[in-house]
Amino acid sequence: MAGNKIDKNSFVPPYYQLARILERKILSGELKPGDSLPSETDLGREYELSRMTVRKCLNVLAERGLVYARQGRGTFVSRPALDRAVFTMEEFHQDMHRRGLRPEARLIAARVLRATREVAARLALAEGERVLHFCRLLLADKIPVALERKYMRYNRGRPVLENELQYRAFAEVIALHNEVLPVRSRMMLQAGVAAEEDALLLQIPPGSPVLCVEQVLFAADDNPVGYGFFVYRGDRYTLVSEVRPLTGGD
Amino acid sequence: MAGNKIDKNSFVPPYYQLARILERKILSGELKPGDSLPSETDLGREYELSRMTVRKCLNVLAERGLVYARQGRGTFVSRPALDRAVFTMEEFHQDMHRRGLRPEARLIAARVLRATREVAARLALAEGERVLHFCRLLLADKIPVALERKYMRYNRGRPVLENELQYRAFAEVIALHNEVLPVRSRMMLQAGVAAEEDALLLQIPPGSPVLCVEQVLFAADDNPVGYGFFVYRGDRYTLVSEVRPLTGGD
DNA sequence: TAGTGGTCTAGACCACTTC
DNA sequence: AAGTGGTCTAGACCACTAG
Repeated sequence: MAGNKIDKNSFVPPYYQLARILERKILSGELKPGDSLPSETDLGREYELSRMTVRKCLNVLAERGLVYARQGRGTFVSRPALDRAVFTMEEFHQDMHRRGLRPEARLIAARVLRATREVAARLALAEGERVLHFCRLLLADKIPVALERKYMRYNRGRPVLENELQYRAFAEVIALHNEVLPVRSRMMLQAGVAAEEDALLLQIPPGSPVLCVEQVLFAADDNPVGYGFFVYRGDRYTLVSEVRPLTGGD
Repeated sequence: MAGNKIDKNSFVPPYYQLARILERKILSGELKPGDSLPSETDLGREYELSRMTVRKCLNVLAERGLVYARQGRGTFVSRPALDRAVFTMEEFHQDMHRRGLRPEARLIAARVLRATREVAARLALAEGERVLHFCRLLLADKIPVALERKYMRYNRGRPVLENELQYRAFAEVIALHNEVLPVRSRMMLQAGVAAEEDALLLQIPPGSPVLCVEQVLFAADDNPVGYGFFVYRGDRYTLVSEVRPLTGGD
């Protein structure tokens, strides 16, 4: 009672054809949340595919959250988690490009200053130690969208070159200035309101809503080597989460 | 020059052991961004594994963004995308549980009203058509954290039962009331400030920062069947994105 | 004990890239 | 033409679950 067959002459690989067949059965309600799928062996028999091909197909569906597998028990249709969302925040330039806008960065400030308690805590330094700070304004089609403030250890042996700070990613700046390669990052997103100074740069009224993304970069030895945050204009920046069905015809 | 060997007697499967070996080489800088890895065949020879096992290992690394594969060319070490972040927003109850808080939901209102222009647009209805609306306050350890406002088509044939609205997920409510199973959702996150009414319920001053998450649910036929949003207190809700190295000893 | 998914092998052919 | 990753096969053994 397959109803659907695998076309081995199609350009769409069999594992993907089967994934679309099973996806359709799930989305149409023929297979309901909690139902078990036929075993991998049975699916292989039914669609005349090897077990490894069936597994590749089930992997695709599992990655998309449509099914889950339990060793020794079977593979089951997931309850659709529609109140779950995955928001991906890309690097600013790529992000704006994808949205069809022309990105731009302006260096607002770069200076050595003494670590406040907060900065010191994040960088595992003592309060008052010297840190290198820079601030960049990020624009899209000439309109300010976000502000970046970054802090890192200050390496006295190396001068601060403004044009190094202009366009490079924070991780690159750290690698250049402190000869430590950040390999891991931790980011925290929260809602905030624009401080007076930030509002001025972002050309919004003070108190306007902003998305605040804090960032800590770690080196391979797990020491924090960079701290900073992004402040995104609430009216110009939105994160979208969407799961689309498997694409592509044959 | 392997330096590391696969222990076939370990409980850690070979593909995972190899993934950790390669991850270490990447994080330590032995393999730098842009470098190509040995071919799958060569890795199989070097570590005495079949090609499929090597591929499974490379899949793990690729999923984590450490490497990427290009057909006909090879597999390469990624430039670490440290300004990229993935924020996962779970369903409220699970989320609070994971954070060690006791979640609770209170039904604030449930009524039939006429669709505003915005609601009508999102639900593909005409302005002024009847829609079913409900509002829930979400708490963690008795403290208000978020507010939920939802809108769906009004099915006259079916009464509105308050206890159906109390605890069920929005998708379930839609399935019950309109006999349509939502299968896909689109969510948008942005920063906002609390409106007066919302601020009162959330026990924060009007104008406080909030995270606003808009949600549209679609049925299998791609028609919108539910619209609504969450308003999260900015001081009580933070999203975290973190990539950790491969875990587990042998 | 039987059935399930998890892992692994040793081949094979294909599409794509590079020379 | 040679080398790469992408897919597929037909087996195998294991760990786990259930009756």
